[in-house]
Amino acid sequence: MLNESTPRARAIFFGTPEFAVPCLSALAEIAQVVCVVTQPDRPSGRGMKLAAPPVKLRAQELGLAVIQPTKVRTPQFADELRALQADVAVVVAYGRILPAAVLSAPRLGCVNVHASLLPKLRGAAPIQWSIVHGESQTGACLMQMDEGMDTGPVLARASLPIGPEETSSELTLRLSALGAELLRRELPRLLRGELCAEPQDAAQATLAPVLRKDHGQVDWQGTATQIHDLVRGMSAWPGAYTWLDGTRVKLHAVQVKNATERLAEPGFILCASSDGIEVACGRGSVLVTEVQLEGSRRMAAGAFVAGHRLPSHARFGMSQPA
RNA sequence: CGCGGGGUGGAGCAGCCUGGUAGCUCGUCGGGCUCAUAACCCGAAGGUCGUUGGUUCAAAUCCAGCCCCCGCAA
Repeated sequence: MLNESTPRARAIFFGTPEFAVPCLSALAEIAQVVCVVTQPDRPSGRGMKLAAPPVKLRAQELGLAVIQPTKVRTPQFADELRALQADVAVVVAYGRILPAAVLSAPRLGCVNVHASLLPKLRGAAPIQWSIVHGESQTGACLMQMDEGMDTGPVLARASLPIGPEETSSELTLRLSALGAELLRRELPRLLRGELCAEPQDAAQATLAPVLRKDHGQVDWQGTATQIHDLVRGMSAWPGAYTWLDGTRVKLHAVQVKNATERLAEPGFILCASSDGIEVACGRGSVLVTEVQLEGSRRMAAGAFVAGHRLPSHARFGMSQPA
């Protein structure tokens, strides 16, 4: 498997979440990973216990050196990376913008695996936004990094259809695998100098900004399809939510029930049965099939209906009551 | 010690504050109805009230510990 005629390339890996783990595994097969850079352990979860990033755990399994700098814009950090005499660095969902001094530290610079078909959906959350925007296709790119946010020239790409009912959680898994596959196939070619970088057409660029909690709030004025896309796209974090009688309700799964007709004031509950809760949208209606109340576990909407009698005037709210 | 909610027939909930007969909706099973379709009516089966201990004549209910689930926050 190893090519004896060429020594193994020396590589640095930057990455943090679960999404990046398959790429780390792939890189470890291709090259000698001389250092893994990941975000510091942070308090997280209930109880605020310190948790290690998934990439760190995988790196430790592989017996790789791990560093977790708190700042990447320091001369010391760039010096440290240069001292590693790496051929290339692979960056996958690291979570920080890297300065020029870091990008130029490896001989061939830094390459990034990005989960969109660039120049579309530059930014931190391309997978989620691809679904929220109702796209039917997405993919992964291997890109030569520059100082901009996902603006570097593209070295290789692979595409993937998005299923009509697919959620971000599901698509993330598939793109994570696709990205690793792309890296495994194309990085050796890059190291041999066989890839040429194709500049992005900036005029075609769109943005996929980092998600905030309130991106998950359902706007019932939207069409049934838009709401369905939002619920799929915001899964599993931050989750789509709405308000009912002063409490927050997460919507884990909805179906488009009616795509076109204006049935009632947006947010009104048209029908609540063991099948779920049908809600009027700006255009059409959705059938909510899985919900979760504050402090409660997620449950089928039919179960929710059995235990919470909804008054006939019940409606989902557009915003938190005062 | 970040803040908070919860564990009650198969599912979802009420009851707990103010201790004393196990309640509601759904489901299941049997029967009726076909007028009301987010259909309806009658009947039945099914519960060590998470767990251990304490208080009490009496604990789902009050007190303490433990286990488990979840929301917020990050």
